[in-house]
Amino acid sequence: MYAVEELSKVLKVLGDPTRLTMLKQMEAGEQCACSFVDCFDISQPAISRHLKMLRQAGLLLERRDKQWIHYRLNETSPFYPLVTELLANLETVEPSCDCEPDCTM
Amino acid sequence: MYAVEELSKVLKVLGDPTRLTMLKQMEAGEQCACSFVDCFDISQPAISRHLKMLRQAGLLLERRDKQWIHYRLNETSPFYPLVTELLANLETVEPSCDCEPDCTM
DNA sequence: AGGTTATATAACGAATTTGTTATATGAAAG
DNA sequence: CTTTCATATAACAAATTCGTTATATAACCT
Repeated sequence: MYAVEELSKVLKVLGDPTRLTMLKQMEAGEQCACSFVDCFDISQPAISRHLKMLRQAGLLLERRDKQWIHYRLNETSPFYPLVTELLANLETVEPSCDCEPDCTM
Repeated sequence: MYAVEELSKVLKVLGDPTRLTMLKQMEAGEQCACSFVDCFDISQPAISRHLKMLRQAGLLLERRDKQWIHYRLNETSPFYPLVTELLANLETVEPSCDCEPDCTM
């Protein structure tokens, strides 16, 4: 059972098309931050802030590998079941620009 | 399957503690707008605007009975299954002020 | 008609969001 | 050690949100 304040905070974070698309891409597995920068038509700092919001909501975990940071869904979040169900009911997003499933570097 | 733009819009509307609490109260059945005014510590116009946002997102239906307007969850909304599941996982809110389950008038 | 009650809209301000550009940090590579 | 690449933070502007008070509308009651 979720408390109103907590659930509404998470839903607010989820209620943005960019962040929702990011999560959808992480549904398939880990994503390098740089791949998001390639995928979206917004600046790198904007991507960075979206990721920060998802992290602060406890929805993401990060793994540093050399200079790259890989993000993945936090399966231990109390909201993980909610997130996965939402993503399962979310259409796959067609990326407008060329973007790799993960940075190959 | 939901499209990203549509789902994110609905989640954004859901991502507010007042609106989430309103929906939770409507889980039990129809609610008169005036009962929300009694339940929350915000002004009547603020309540009215929250209801409008929920209505515009297609989540509510209204029924006019004399001077009162009763709101209920829109079971025909494509997002109804999502809403009901969220509400089922949402703790019942303890109303701070005296508020009836529905206006008895 | 005139008053009361329920709800909606308008106008406004403070706070938040979301983007931008510029700059900082951290690790890798020459 | 300087440059380069990946990411984060700071500072700022435009748009949106969410509250307020004042006013409008709609229905009901004498």
